[in-house]
Amino acid sequence: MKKDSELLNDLNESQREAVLYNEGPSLVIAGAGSGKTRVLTYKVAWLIQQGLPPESILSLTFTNKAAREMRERIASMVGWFVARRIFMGTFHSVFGRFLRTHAALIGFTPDFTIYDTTDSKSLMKSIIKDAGLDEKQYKTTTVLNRISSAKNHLIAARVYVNDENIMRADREQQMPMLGELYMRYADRCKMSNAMDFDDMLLFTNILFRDHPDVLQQYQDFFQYILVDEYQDTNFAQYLIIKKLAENHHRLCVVGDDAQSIYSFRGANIDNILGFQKQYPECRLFKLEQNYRSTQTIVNAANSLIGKNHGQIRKHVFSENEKGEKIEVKGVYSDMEEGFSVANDIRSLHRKDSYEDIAILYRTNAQSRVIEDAMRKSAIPYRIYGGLSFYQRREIKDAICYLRLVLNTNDEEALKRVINVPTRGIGETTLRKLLDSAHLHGVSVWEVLHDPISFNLNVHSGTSRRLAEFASIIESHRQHLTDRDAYTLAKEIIQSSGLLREAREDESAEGKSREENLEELLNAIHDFSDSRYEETGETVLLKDFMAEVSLQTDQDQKEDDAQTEKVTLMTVHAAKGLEFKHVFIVGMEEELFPSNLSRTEREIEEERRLFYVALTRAKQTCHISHARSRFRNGQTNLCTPSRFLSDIDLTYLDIEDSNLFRDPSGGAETYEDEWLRERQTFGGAVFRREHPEVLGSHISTSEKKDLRHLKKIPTTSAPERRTEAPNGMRIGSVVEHANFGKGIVEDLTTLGNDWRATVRFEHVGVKNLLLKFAKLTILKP
DNA sequence: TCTTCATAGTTTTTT
DNA sequence: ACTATGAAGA
Repeated sequence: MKKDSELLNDLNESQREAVLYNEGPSLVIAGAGSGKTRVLTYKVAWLIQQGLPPESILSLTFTNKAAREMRERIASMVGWFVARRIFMGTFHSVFGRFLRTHAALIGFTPDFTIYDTTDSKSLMKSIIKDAGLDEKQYKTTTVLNRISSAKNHLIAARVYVNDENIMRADREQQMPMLGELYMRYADRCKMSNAMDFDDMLLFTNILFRDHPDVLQQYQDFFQYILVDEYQDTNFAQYLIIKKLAENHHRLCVVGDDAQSIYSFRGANIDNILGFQKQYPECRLFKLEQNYRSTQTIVNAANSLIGKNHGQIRKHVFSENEKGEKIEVKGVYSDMEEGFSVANDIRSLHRKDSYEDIAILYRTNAQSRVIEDAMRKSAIPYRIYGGLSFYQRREIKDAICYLRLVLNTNDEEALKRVINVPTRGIGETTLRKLLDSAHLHGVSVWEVLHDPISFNLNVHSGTSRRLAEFASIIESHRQHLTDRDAYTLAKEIIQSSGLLREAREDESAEGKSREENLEELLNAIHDFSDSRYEETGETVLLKDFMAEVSLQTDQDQKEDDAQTEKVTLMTVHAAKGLEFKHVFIVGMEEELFPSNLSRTEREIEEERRLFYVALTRAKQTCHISHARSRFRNGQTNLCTPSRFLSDIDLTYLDIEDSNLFRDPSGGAETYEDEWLRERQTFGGAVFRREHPEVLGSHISTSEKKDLRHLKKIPTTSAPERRTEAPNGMRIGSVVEHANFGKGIVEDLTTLGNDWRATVRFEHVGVKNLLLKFAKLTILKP
């Protein structure tokens, strides 16, 4: 264990002050890259050194990953044995544990299911249908968002329908039935012994409100509370913290109002802005020195965020080297953007590892083009977000089997797997089951389990199949406590027929499904192993299931770490991370800021999001925007993002679009890419309809050099030639640095550019632009 | 009554 | 590209 003095020597003045003040509430405003995690970890280590028992420290983070990393860092200071005891995790994982402990007090059993967004959607959809409402008028996502927002404000269903103002507002929104839907949703969740993410926070509050003894138990237990990313907390979370810290006020919240990017999820920036009012005796610490990025990046980010209003005043600065300007590049299309990034990554890779590089985008949908370019350029990458492992169909199916065995009332799980793999229980039968259950006010399982009592009207064959299904599930239930998680899960998945079905499917897809199922079992095995080491007790299925629903893609274990990879993720997912080199792609209006963000408040949040993106970069930052982008099934014209003009021009290096640059020194299908772009973008029909495509309306903007894009070159057909200016002819033998030797099969010109088609000995035919490809003529 | 095949409509960000 | 519905076959 480090000595006190050593511990403090690693900190700068303001960091040290923040670490040392623990007598009352404190607010630490931590600019990007200012060593926020350092303060948090040192503070915890310090508290422990001062004699506070580790388990009396509650440390709340935003992601599981953040919690894990923090625990590791603390462990390196105070040792694993001690670090393990700290209460550290996300709101959902920590309070999920409490909720299971006290489940009976709030009308659940300890094995309640956590519904993910897919489950919630599916449930709400069926509720809307059952209610006979128009699905156009009541869109599931809209309804769920509204309910989510209510829950975040601790408005339970019964309160909701009794609130005159809310009901009037709903009527004005043409959705008078919202309250009714909320009621039904809550009832169905309860009947299923299930909660969604928002419920977990809501019920924690209900638990604390209705059971002061329980609250007091935790108030006494936790002597110090730390909250990371405080700017992203919502009202429900705010209140939980407030209650827990009520008696002693030993509370430290850390955050950066400039990085508040989750208001769509109910995060309320006022929590952090109002903290000082809430605790007048609070001490404020500002961490303003950025240790992460170059001066250029910090200053550029400052100039950007300065365009927002209502922030806590602070001056983030860097004493690192000045660094390179931020490169802003306009490219022709989303595809070219991918190749342009790939190209730049190649040159960075001469010096730096792929691990030092990240590509950030606003929406997950943008990843595909980028992935494409990476694959074609043979750049290894790792992608976060999008479909996570646990969202894949076969995995979700398998998990639902496990869920059902653990909690037979789980209606969504039952609906999902009752006919997967197909066992002759179709829609009609399911309909009858559901109707009967809802009519009698019982769970679907009860009807399924005892169809005769509920007069379920099905054929004898169907009846037999239902009984068969029920008995499969039932047979595993007796082993919930006497088999370990892995063994039981394996048995369940085997008996489900999912594995058999995947094996019988000879296609590549079937193969991968089989592998994924194996992978799931491996994950359960790994989990059991490490959990067993910690506790020394048999790890049960419920232990695994309690964690798995709170696992997100961010938390996935590092894959084969031996190959270095470029990281691809959304800006949201990148929060808290840093990379030597950052590429921000798709910096266009309608995309970043999103077309869905219209109000000033929303735009400011998008601006903060861009701020987060910029400040991920340690050394260099590369921004690109495309002229045309394929989105929602069509090609759109795009203009550069307004945020680009928010950055002080002195920090930017604006490059013109460099069309038709050979993207990778000869990517395999460059010709195809090129041709496709011609068709969708440069085609005559398109140009006739949109003469302004050539850029006239764009160049009128104030920042000409920023907004101006190179004219789209003429689309004259390639002309065939026999000899290039450098002496290359058809039939010449050439050599390429990457592809080796080859024979020139064709030579063409395109405007001023020369292009050669070369058949290489080993890698086949490539189309190369002579301007860029490094070809040596071996034999003319 | 169930399954399979074809066609149409979709996409912000996430614990 | 990916799901969600609908129609026809079994």
